[in-house]
Amino acid sequence: MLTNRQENILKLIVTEYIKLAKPVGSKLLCERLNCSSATVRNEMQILEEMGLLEKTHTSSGRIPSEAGYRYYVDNLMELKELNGEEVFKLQTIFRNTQLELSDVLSKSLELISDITSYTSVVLDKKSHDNKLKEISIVPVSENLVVVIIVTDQGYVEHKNIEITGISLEEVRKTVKLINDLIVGTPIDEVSAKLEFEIKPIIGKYVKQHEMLYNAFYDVFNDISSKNVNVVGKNNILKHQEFQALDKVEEIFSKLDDKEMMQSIEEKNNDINIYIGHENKMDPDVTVIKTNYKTNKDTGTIAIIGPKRMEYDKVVNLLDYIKKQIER
Amino acid sequence: MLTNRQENILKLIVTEYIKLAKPVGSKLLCERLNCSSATVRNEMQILEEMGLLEKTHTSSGRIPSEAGYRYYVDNLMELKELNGEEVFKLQTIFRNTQLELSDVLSKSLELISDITSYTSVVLDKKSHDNKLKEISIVPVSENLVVVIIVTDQGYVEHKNIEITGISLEEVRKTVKLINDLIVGTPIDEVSAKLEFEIKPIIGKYVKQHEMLYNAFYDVFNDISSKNVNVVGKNNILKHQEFQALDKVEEIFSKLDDKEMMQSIEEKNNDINIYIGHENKMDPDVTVIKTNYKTNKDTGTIAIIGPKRMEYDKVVNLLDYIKKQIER
DNA sequence: AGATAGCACTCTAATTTCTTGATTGCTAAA
DNA sequence: TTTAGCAATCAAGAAATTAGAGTGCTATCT
Repeated sequence: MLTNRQENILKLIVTEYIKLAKPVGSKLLCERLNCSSATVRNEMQILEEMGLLEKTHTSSGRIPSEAGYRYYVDNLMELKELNGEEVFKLQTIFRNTQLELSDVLSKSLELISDITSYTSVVLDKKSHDNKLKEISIVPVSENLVVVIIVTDQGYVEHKNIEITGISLEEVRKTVKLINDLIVGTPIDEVSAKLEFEIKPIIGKYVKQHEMLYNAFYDVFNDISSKNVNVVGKNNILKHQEFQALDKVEEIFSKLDDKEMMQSIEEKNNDINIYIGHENKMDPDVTVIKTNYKTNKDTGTIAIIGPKRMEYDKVVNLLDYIKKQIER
Repeated sequence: MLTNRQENILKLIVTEYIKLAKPVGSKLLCERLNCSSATVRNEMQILEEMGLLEKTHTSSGRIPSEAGYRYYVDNLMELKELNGEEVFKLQTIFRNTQLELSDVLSKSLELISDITSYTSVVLDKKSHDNKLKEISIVPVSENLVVVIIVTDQGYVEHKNIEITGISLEEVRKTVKLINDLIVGTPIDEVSAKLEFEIKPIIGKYVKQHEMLYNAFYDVFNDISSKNVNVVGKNNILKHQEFQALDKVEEIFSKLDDKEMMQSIEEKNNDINIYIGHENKMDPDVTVIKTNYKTNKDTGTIAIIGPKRMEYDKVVNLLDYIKKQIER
């Protein structure tokens, strides 16, 4: 258990280090607290033994360890009010009824990336509550048709299929079959239905049914897949912890890795903070994320920055955005 | 006019510098040519006076100036055969008939970015020869309809429009009107037709016609706009000329700037090389680009790298890709 | 007249040394 | 329990040193 003074010291070290990016020494601290530098040093030593602080070298000031950040975030952090100008800018995005949800999300996260100089990620999975509304085809030439599917929430996906060896009539039949049998099915379940209900039937009367089946399978697959949008990637370059080019490259390639990014999906509805090794992405970053859920959509929004991150601000912003989009 | 020996020296300096990234001195050169280092030095001095070579400091070896690269590219460069493995990998992409052109392009440029460690860009403008094939709507809920347009080349664009204050019937009428009046029109000309032929008519019998008109205008605008795809951005980090983080940031932000990237569009059918200040993007890069034209599509593919670029290889690859996609 | 050898000169880059100042840990006194 | 004081540590920067690569110039050679 930490004494009051120890908590004050830890809190000051975390906030000062976040602000100035330099190890915090006893001199600075004893100005803020009413005690001598020696006292502070003794306390710091105790905090270091507890694993909450670290030194960069024997005679340096202290920086927070991951456990130190964790203690700060869990017990000491105060959430301040959002800055009025920032709220205003965000409001103008949310008030714009012209925009689709995905645009609102990417625009607001762009803004947040600008404000904070961190990187943000939106991960949305459209299938959630979507049901197949309609599937239609448009023949555009001799052997090319466009297949278009629309969900009951207004999402659209399309694919061009080449129909060499298949008559347009056969395609139409298949589309009619799908429309008759599986319209109304949740997108997540369409693949299964397609395989077990449609495939056997079209197999009977369409010669090259494999090709046709695959095309439909693909387009349904596309719409139910997760969509990743990474915003403000270049902000990585702004932080002194990422000055080494190979570190930058490592993080960039992770940010570009769709699989990796999809794995940040968050089920939990709170604002969740994963500091350093607590996240799977990179031990040198902190990921703050939350799940959102609207009537149309569900997904995850995340902010990625150095461990030396403005936790209070980011938590606030994320919370604000989450609440705004959930209505 | 350069003597034979001068040309040999220039060529060696360019190729060696491209290979080793270090200023080339007289010692190395006199091993390759049969003459003493003093002779080489005299020649280098002449080449420097002509503006083809530069020094990084008074007693350094020489590096090519922009004019030096230009002379090399115009007069000295030899195009070697493509590496068999590379051709093979490219062929597997081109042979895959399942892929759409845009996928073929992005996949092959991904491969090229991997091979060369440069950054590639595809800029395609779908409208080129596309004509409006069909416009359709799918009502998905009380006051939301999805508008879908398809071109005769199989491109699809869609938009959700909210129809508060407009009846579904009115929307249908408008769609029918468009289908009757402007199907078959080249996409580039649709906007004009929409404004001068459709707008006046719907203005008469649809109350909130502005909203409707804008929605259609947007979706046509989207499909006729240029599409930019930047591949292998992280490769920028691999070159020693881009070690300074602020330089990296500058280039990254240019690569992210859609306007900037759209401006690299190339009309010319040759392989065009823009070295340093010759391109508008950044004085420290070279852009090699060409226009491509298929029966469906037209666009530009470009490779961006440091001025110290493997010109011969890139020109070859680009030429190969251009020829492949043009059939 | 063009090519070459030789030499003094220049400059980078790497290594070393020195200095400064911030900060610590420890001890003894308050 | 707190504080004052002091020796020890270390980073970071400045200055000095060295080694090596390369140049320009000049006198000589073919």
